[in-house]
Amino acid sequence: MTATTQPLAAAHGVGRALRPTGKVLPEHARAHNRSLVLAHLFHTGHASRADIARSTGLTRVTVSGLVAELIAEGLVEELGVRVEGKVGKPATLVGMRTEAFQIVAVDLTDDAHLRGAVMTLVGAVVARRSVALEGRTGQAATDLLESLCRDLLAVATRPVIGVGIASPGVIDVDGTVVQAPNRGWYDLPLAADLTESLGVPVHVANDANTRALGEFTYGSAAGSGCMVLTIGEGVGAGIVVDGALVLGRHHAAGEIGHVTVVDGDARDEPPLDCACGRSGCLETVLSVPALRRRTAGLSTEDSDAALASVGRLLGIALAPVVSALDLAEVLLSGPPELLDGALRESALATVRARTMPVIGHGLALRMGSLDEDGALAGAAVLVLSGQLGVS
Amino acid sequence: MTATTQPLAAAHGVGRALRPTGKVLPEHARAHNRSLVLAHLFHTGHASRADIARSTGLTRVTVSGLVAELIAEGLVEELGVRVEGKVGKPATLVGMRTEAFQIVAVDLTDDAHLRGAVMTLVGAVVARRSVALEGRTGQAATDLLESLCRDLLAVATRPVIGVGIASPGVIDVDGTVVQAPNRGWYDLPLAADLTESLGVPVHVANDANTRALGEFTYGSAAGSGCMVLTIGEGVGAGIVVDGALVLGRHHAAGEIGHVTVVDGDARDEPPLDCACGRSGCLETVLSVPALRRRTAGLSTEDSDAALASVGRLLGIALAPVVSALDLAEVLLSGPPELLDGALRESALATVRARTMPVIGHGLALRMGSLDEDGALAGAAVLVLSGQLGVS
DNA sequence: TCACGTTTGTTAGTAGACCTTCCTTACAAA
DNA sequence: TTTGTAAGGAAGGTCTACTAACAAACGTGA
Repeated sequence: MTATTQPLAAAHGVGRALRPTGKVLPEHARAHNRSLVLAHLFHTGHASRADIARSTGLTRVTVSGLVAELIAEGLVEELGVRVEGKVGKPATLVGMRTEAFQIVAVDLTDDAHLRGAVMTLVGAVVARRSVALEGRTGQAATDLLESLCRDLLAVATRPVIGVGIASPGVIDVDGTVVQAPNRGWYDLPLAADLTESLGVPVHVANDANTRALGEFTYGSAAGSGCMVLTIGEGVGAGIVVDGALVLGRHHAAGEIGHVTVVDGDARDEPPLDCACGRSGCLETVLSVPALRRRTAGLSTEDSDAALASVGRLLGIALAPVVSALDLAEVLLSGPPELLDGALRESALATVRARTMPVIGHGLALRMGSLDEDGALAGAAVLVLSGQLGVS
Repeated sequence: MTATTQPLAAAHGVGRALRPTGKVLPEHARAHNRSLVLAHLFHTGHASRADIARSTGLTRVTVSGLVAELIAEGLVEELGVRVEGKVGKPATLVGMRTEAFQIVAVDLTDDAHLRGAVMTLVGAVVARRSVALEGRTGQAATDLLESLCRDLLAVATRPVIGVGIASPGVIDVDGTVVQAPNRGWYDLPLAADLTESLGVPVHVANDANTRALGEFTYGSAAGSGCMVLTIGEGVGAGIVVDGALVLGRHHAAGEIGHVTVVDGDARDEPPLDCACGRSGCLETVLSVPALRRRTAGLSTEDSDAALASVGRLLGIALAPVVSALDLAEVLLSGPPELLDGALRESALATVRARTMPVIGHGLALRMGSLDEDGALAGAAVLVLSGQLGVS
């Protein structure tokens, strides 16, 4: 038993805030509760004011007030009386007017084309437009993107509540593109610039993160912890942990494509050079071009063996991440003929073999439930979340 | 250019909430702002009401009200007039009464002893107590813990605002021990039970997570993303991402000790059997006993080589995690004579070699700045955070 | 058939929280 | 002594959500 009086830090001025916090005003509380009501209607489809009151914990009076405000803005409408015969006064249902507004979403994942769509608030595609990039970068690429957005805004048949853009590269929370080498964008405040020029709120986020958002909101991703691995020209990931997207120190979280997975001293295969200047990166074996090269001309059996060996490498890289974050799911997004077979099974078996049973046993590793529109859907979620607080 | 009308989900009832949200009342806003004021005083040491108003964004009137409330509760006191001569009425400084209250912290990391301390609000140890566990588990261990807490509460010279406990095992957000095999605890509502029997608020969290909190608040950990790797009998980790502790699906995040790092086909060393029933786990090479066995009787040179080879294995396991989360720092907590040398340098070099330059280059991998009291300090932070909203 | 209980949604009044505006106090500089 | 600046507090207003009470609408059971 000893007693010391040495403090762990000076008597004053210790530490720093765990989470950047700001003041909260009553009006912020109201905005939060308003989003709560709207989100409930978004997720359940329709409900009575009393239903909403019960599930949010607010009183019927407060909910009535919020619903009235939402109806006045045109976001919500009364749907008539509930038909189910129960005792008491029948409820008048209200629902979100998901067809009354539209969202413009753009996916910049592809190096050759800008793909965009007009969507309803529930993610249904109303119209599509795409333009060839034809090698444009920098300002020329920005101009082309802006004109695509204008086209889409013109095609929309309802008021557009915002534009969502999924872009490759490192993008901060304000929608500034810190760097996107393939587009020649560096420190470009894309969201702010387009919001200014288009006159509509614009939200921009990384394409892998966006895809994770899309899977999460419209797909089947688990909220308690999941990772969406996007496999295309490159390999990227978006990670949702404890219900929130992981951003990282440089907003570069999920950049898992350039982790070394093939060592120089490996017996079975030599490391391949990577575009990043190093060699043996995950991208050199798992990207779609790499997988196609690897399986080209092989018999089904040999092809499966090749895919399984890539799956094993993926599993080795995933195991520490899955363990450290206690993830519930890993979703793969990309060509199913390459991914959804020997590769996926081998990766899952590898992760299970290399992690604690409690972690690996319940883990799901499967294909994402959205197709190539995943990034578009996620871009729409950016707008829903940013403009309406719904997600 | 095509147009489809197929929705990504049914017109109603899509998705689920991104983050579990609840209603926010004006009184919650006040509690938040109160914590904001207190946290400012905790971090800066002392300030005038006007200073606080400027840095929080609240008005002087509101801050005065909150400060008056805090003074009435005895948490804050006036410190006299600021001496620096500037124009205008001199400011009366206020500060948190960090010596007026105490915290009881207990560290259950050790398998043989329960270690506890009475601490001030800034983490200075006022008194220590420890008791030998002597093999007790289950209810006997709980009883011993409770009596240690009572001893510490009796030793405290000031009112105790709460008890913080750092325990090994899987622990949920309510302080229920889901499982802690070494203590024989399963589904034990430890925080609730002790709060009831001691009559003081009790907070319980995993010891690795707690240590991360301690490093974060009193130490030098980076808030934007860091991982504190605790190396003792076993290997565990606490991870702070985007300013919040990662919990994971089963509240088992950070359980990185049982990731396989030694393969069966490795040329240089065979995988060792692990207590978890598998083999080749990180813990079989990185735990303190394993490191001591490995370096016992070796010359300095050979010992460094052995430690470097373990560091390389650690680096291989860390690289995917660092990349996926874009971590700024990895801190090691454990015996410096084993960790802070060839092992650390080799691990850092390995991580840098196996990740993108933008990720690995700025990464710091160093020893935690707190010693063996790290878990105690973190337990104190649990109380500060839970009772006062300060962290 | 009809009183009764149940449920819904609204109106009225209350309490809390913050803001803006204005005032007093206190000091330094001219 | 005058002037300008800054701190702190008091008064009044706005916003938010709550409780209490009530009317409307419906099923149920005597």
